Amino acid sequence: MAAQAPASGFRKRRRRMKGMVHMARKETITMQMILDTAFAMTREEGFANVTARKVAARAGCSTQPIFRVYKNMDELWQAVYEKAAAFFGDYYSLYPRMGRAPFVNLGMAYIAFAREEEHLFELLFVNSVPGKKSMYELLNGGEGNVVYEINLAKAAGCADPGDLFMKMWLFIHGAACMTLTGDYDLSDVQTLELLERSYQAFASGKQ
Amino acid sequence: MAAQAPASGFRKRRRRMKGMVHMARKETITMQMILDTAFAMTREEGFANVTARKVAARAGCSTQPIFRVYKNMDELWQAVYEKAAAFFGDYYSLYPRMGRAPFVNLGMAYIAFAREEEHLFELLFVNSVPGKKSMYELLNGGEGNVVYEINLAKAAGCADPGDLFMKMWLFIHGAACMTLTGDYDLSDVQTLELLERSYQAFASGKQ
DNA sequence: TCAGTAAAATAACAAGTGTTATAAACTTGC
DNA sequence: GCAAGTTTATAACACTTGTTATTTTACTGA
Repeated sequence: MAAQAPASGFRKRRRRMKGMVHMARKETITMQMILDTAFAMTREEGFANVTARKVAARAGCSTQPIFRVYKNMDELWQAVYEKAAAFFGDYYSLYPRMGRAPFVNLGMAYIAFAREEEHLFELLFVNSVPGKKSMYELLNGGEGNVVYEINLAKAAGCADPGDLFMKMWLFIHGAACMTLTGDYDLSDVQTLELLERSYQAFASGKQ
Repeated sequence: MAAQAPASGFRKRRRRMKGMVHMARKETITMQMILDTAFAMTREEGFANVTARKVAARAGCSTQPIFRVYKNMDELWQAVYEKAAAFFGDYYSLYPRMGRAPFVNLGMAYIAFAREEEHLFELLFVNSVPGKKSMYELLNGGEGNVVYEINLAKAAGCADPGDLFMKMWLFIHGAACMTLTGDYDLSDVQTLELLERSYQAFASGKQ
């Protein structure tokens, strides 16, 4: 029978092979389900609440399936972080473009993200988790968002677009962080005007 | 003898009174020692590491003295928070005045505090602890620091000093927060120049 | 039907948390 | 020295954490 050990002896012990006598039982709780659950919990309750038992309870299973698909919780947390980073990328690419000045659209999306997804924002841009990506890397998001905006500023005649980006971003990041602590609470319209005017102020100043 | 129960019966049971027969044993671990230890740990390792057993270990005692002088850990944490707020007030009042434009001195001290006392900054200005003071309250520090700076701007001919303060502070808070995540790393001299120029940009723009 | 296997549930372990009961050690006034 | 009271240390309780050993359940191919 096919289940017998083959004549050649290269097979490691218990190696799974095609055509074995008995096939695996269908998995009911997939890696995707675990990750989605943990990510949803991060969004709603924050990263610190993503514990093995709480994820299991919300997924409607025991903790065992988690450790079947992830080696340990660190691996799951890392996966949640990656998913959050990708989520921000999607959020930005879908955010309506309201501003005309460089960095303003990116900034509007960033501040709105902080308001609407405070726990994800905290995870990505405030806390210091191991394996953290830099802010620049997260903003660029594989599509060169920052590079695009900097080129926009260059095309608009800005002599030092990198310096301008830094100034704009200090401003924008400050607003986003204050949103979390309740110290900033302007509407999108007010924020848009603020950013546009700040750009003008920074761009027209001496370099 | 004075230890006898007084004729009047208002005394609650076990009420401590002056002139009792036996006086208390001298306390060896004081509330001040516990608080100082917990505060030092917050500075060095962060608020999350202030646990009963760790404080006790560092103070060289068991956990019992902590719960003699504080009802529970929440009370100690609250006291640490208050001490941190006072510490920032002292830090600001002792910080050398480098800038001339309004809000610049306050901002320089704020950014330096974020760099030098990252865990205290996190506790005071980033995290959302229960009983948190507002940023404005912390900055004012009982001495009207913000009010003073706003008057400075008003005296300098600024039409809307409140708006100017908001803009400057978004900028400053952004720099301080990015310091924690490693996304901002300019020297004091560079920061001073940045703040002075930003003030000029904001102040000369249209209101 | 029935092995055989994989997946899941249960239960446990070892650490760590706040908190408290108990007992020992210490100070103090007589 | 002694009795009384305070302070401290020890140990324990109840809970939560990550992780793993063990048992049970469910599926699959023959």
